[in-house]
Amino acid sequence: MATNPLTQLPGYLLRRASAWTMAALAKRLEEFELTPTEASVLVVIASNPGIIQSEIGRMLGIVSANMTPLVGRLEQRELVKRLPVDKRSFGLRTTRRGAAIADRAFTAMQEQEDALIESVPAKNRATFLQTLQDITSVLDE
Amino acid sequence: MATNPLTQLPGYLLRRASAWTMAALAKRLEEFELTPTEASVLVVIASNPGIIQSEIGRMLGIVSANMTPLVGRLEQRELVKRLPVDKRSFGLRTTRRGAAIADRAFTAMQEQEDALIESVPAKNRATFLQTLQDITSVLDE
DNA sequence: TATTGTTATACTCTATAACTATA
DNA sequence: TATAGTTATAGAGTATAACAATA
Repeated sequence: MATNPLTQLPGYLLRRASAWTMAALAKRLEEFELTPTEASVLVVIASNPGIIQSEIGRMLGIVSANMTPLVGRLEQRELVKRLPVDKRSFGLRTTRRGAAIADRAFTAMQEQEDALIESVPAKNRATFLQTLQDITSVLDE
Repeated sequence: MATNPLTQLPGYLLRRASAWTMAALAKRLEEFELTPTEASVLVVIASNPGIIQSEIGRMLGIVSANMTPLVGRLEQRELVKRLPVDKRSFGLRTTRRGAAIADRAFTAMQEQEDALIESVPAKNRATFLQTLQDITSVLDE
């Protein structure tokens, strides 16, 4: 019987768990014609009206070169509008439609989280979330 | 101050933690000219001599269409050889060089794991690993 | 000088469809 | 019929380099 020596490595398990979650989330978001990355940007804009592109990038770990076309698509679909804050940057806000979709997308994300956490014993869930927060909070050093 | 509403979602945190780990691992593996995926396949072959391509794919969650060029590269670099087991499949084995590199790559992976787990309080580490195993073990239903 | 945003480009990983050949 | 492997192709995410304009 073949064995997988990688199943003892948390980094590998992280990758598999993440890949599965993202694939499942992508399916849930098809309804809104949003990829997981697009949805995350939209949700951040919705809860931070006036935020500029570069700050979203820092928050979500997206380099600025990739923010441009991403925000461009959201703007073109009239989910987001850009209001100049000075001569080199724009504050981003959701449109009415964008806000409604951000809300529904966030709900879809939460439902996906529930599906993920289902296989974790209830007593370990809080610790698991805390551990993930511990790990991710030191990533941008 | 801008806030990130996604930091309460384990799936999002999983994605960030995974992305960071994979980027760091990719850097560590540059020395061997292996991507994380290539390294994982090589390590699985090293510890399962004679395993066939489709079984590796099932084990690691790689569809067969992507296994072909991946194994092809390993074979071309003479890290792996293919021995026919019947007329439609090959058993894969590492060469002497492949085995040595698999060993060093696996060590690099373990070192990366140590770096990842460093920010997790010692008392939570075993539970974290167990939780990840709980999650990943039910993915292929 | 540092920051914001942009264009161009490339690589890795992943996925599906369509196919041949074999079990 | 199901399985093993292949080819072709596409999309999503990420990364770097080079640049213009502004703070």
